Amino acid sequence: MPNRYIAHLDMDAFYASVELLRYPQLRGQPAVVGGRRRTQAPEGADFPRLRDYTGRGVITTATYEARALGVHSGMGLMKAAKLAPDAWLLPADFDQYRRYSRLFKETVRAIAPLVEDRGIDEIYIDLTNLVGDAAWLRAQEIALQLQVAVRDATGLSCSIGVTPNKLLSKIASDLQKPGGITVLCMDDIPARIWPLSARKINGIGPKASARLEALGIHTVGELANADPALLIENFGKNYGAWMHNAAHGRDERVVVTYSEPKSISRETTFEDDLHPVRDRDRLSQIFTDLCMRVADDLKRKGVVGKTIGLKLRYDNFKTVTRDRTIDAPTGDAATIRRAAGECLKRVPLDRRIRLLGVRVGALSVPGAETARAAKDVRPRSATLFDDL
DNA sequence: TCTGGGGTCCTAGGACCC
DNA sequence: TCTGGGGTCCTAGGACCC
Repeated sequence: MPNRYIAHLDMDAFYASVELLRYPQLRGQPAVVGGRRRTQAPEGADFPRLRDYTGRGVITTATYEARALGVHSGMGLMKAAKLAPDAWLLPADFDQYRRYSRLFKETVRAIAPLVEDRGIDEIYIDLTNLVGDAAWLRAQEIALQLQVAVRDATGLSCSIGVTPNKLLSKIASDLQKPGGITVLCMDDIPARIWPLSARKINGIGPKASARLEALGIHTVGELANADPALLIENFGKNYGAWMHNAAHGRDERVVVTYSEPKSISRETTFEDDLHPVRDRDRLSQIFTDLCMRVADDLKRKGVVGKTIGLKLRYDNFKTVTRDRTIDAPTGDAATIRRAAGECLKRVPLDRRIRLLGVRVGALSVPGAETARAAKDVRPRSATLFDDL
């Protein structure tokens, strides 16, 4: 593969930063976005603080001031309240985050069109054509140009990594947060990447890193020097070999500028666990509601789906799923509800329930489906196996 | 006071087909 | 009594990511 210049752009504390545009008076103070409902501010105060919150929910984003107190995204709110009781608690406004997400992505595309979406607050960008033969100094200039353009368009800051591939750029963008630009080439790997925890590799999560620790492997460098046979023995052929390559900074994945959705789902965690018998009516209402919301989402995206899935989480956090593939793809709430209802009958209901979810997968575009089905008739009659 | 919500991808077994 | 080799689809669970 020829030399490439791939950028990873990551918005800094995205949700919290969008909120600070609205409430600039909170700038410089610990604040978090999260919670399941609007929390009442105490008498005389403009905003609730973390200590005012009771109930379920996690931190979605914390400002850097809150992070300094040990609060991270994903942390339960009640636990965060112990660490930072005075931090401001702001409710999430996803519509607003989506607006800013579109804005920063449009801004980047106007400068560098080869953009891969990686969720609401990050993207990969292939800069190879823009850099040409001008090499790393030019890559650095383009990254700065992108950063300035995003700030001018949105008022928000971002961090950028530029390296020969997505894997390294993802790591690099995190090295000088917030507001940093980190440019690395393959020769920089031993000095800049190998000292990092293996957990920094995108794709090595809590389970895999714990198992690596048990093997005495803590850093990326130790992973790079590990015997590939040992990794394959412990993690399987594919994952083990991938890990070893990743530790050496090898990654040939291309920047993908377009992809179709594979599934659409809605789920909800109850404020209090519900009893399958005593709370039957409420559960049924919530269940129907989820199906209607999924149907709305399908309609809005112009797709239908054939595999209907149910997700249920018990009070002990154990999660089960069931799915059912129906004869014809659907976008209809009642049809989804019926299929999901059949799934529900196959699940044990002997404990309180914490979460209920509905998913529709095997998606297709209604018109394209029949057109393809018609085309499929011909080749089948001409296969090699017809006379078996 | 444990642990949100929306996704993707992988694995593995069984059914079924040619 | 023994006996293939694909391929695809379906289902359940789990790891991981943002």
